[in-house]
Amino acid sequence: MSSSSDSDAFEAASLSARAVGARGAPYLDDLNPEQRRAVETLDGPVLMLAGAGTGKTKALTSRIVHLLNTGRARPNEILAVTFTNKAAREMKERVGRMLGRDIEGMPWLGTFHAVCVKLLRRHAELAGLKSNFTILDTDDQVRLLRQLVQAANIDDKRWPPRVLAGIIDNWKNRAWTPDKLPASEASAFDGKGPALYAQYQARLKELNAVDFGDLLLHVVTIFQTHDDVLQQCRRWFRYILVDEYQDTNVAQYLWLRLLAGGHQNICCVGDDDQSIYGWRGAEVGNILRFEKDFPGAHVVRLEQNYRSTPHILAAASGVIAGNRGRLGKELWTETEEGEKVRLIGHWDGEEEARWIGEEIEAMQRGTRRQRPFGLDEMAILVRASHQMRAFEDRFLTIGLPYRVIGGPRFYERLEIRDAMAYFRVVTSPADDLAFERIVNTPKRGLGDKAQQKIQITAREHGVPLVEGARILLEQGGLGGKGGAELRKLIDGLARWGRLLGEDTVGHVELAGQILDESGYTEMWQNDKTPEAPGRLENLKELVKALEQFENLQGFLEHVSLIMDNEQAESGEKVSIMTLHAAKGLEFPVVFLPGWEDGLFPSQRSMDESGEKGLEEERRLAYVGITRAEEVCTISFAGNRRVFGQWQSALPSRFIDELPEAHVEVLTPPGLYGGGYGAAAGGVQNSVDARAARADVYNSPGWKRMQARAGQRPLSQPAETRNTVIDMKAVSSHTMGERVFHQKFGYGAVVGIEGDKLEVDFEKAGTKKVVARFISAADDIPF
DNA sequence: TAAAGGAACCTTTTT
DNA sequence: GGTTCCTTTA
Repeated sequence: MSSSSDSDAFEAASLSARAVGARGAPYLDDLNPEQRRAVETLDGPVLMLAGAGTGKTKALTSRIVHLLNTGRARPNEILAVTFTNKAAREMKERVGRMLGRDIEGMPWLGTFHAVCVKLLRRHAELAGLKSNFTILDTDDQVRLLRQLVQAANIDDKRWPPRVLAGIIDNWKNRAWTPDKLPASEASAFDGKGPALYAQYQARLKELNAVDFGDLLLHVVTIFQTHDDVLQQCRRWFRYILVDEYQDTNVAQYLWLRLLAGGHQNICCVGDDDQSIYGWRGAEVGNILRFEKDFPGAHVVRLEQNYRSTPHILAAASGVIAGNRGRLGKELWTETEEGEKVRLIGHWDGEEEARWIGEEIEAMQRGTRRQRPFGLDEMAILVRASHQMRAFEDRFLTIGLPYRVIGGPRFYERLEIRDAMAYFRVVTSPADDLAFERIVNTPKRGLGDKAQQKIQITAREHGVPLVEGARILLEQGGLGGKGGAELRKLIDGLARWGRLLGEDTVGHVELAGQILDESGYTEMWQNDKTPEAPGRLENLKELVKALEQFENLQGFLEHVSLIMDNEQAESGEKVSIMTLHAAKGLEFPVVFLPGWEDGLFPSQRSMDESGEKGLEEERRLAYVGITRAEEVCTISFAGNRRVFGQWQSALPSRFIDELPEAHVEVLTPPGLYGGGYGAAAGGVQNSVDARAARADVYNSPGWKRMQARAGQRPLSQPAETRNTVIDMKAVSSHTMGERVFHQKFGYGAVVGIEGDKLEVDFEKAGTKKVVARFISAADDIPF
């Protein structure tokens, strides 16, 4: 973009010029005809069906710029919602770049949740809240539910609060408030679900708190019950843009329909083939139904792919073609042919990691067929996060720099959550959940009994826990060391609260003070475990992060919404992430390991959602393949360690669905792994397995048929396989067998239930024990 | 009440 | 194999 046109755009937007039109708008010339249509169709509903890599973000941002440029809308009149903070940030940056300036003036560009928080703060009282409500994360949510479950005398072993949290989440995704729960849900959670849900909502109100689902649901309810608010919002948001529309759930869908109800200026972008969030309530139906929901909608299909080579595209299309009920798109590209998708099988997960490590190093140097690639041009995309460890282990040993994206998040770490709880109690003393978390951290000699006393006192007086604790101390109800420590804590909280109000101490300093004076910092300084130094580092980082905020409250809100790691880690590194996390990203080189039935497609997904689940898994495969620009390598392993146990698996059924013409089957170059575990058949295996690998592809479905016939799936030598299984096999015990247990000593097996044994011990009596902890009596060396 | 050890659970995917 | 929760023990 030339500098003169930049300033044109700037002028146009900032002076809110009436009709600059398309003149002097180079961003329009940059678009292909379909993209251009999507950008220029400003009135009425528009559905932009954008396949992978077709320039969807470009079209979306151009549309925003166009709205501003033509004077159709001012920055604050555009509502643009995304699902992730990353997407929102990227859009902001791109719009800013196109306009040639910051877009401070787009307050309504953000995630669904962030936008809803803003709206809800404004109208909190309509939802029975105060505008300074706190946002609970999953952890708080579960703890609160645990209290309710226990209070209702329900066995929280059989009915875990975590499960209830999931159920309630689901209800909220469907926009079911307690009074709108359909009868079909009455039996949920042992029939107590609906009642507990109502109690939970009531308790949240008492705590002046909301959970994630509430953010949307409260706003939807307000819209439905207060027409004036709805009308006002419709006037505010003259144009609505929605990213990743295929991922919207019912609540979000209602929210959008309500807002677009007047002017119908809504533009939804999405790709039904990339709908991968069904498990958290996304409804592909929303996008499939768009034309019915918004009559007269313009539908634009973006089908020219600018990302991947034809082979990669064809492979992806081949897989996704197995799904039914698609809107249907035909992706095409003008890029040069490139390499076929590469397929390779391995003996086990470790060998797979080893091979990929070596392959990455080779590609870094460059090969006969390919240019050299930088490490940050390469990514490994896995189905489930536990697969990452094999790669981390391997890369650490060979010293290959990597970065895990979407791993354990900064704000979810123990020490960070503790520190945050301190801040929360100081800023809102009614936050009982936060108080419970810190009352005995560090150890203050306030165990269960002392905490119960506080609870009882608080309940008697109908006050929050902090206040209850204060009263308890006044009454002299808690003496000794615990009492003194509690006094110190309560006094401290009062003091910090005053400092917060007085504004004499900066909030950054205050935060440091809270952590030091409460003894929290000291606790970690005295901790001898290896993690302690890291945790102290994190605390420092946390306090530093505060500098970017006006005050503690602002910071707390930021954290509750931005749960992702934003560290812009620099340096050349290979990326490792889940397929879900990879959506929206692209890499020249992509590795897709772990394509085995049960792992991918995930068994659980298929068990729980059947054909629907399988289709979502297939879309996940499609997302994975289409992340690759130049080289895409799919791999599977015949054996994998799961929970420390070896398990063998069959190659994924998706491998059979790859169109043969676009796939090249690799054979590993000779003998790695030889010399390693040769006794377990290392060498022989790799020879044998190699033959099979080629075979795998020659006759799709072969392995599964073999397997169904009860034969070995992957051409491992039968003996080897049996050895592996036998060695690791657990429950090979027989009734009456004499066995030994580390703790209970000798006994006889009197019952067998799966992997659990009932053993009559000579000294300890009859007990049920997991077979893993049992060995045959004569195995014990003396 | 806190520390230590054992048993059971676990692995989808996340705003 | 790793984590968390629960029991036992000091």
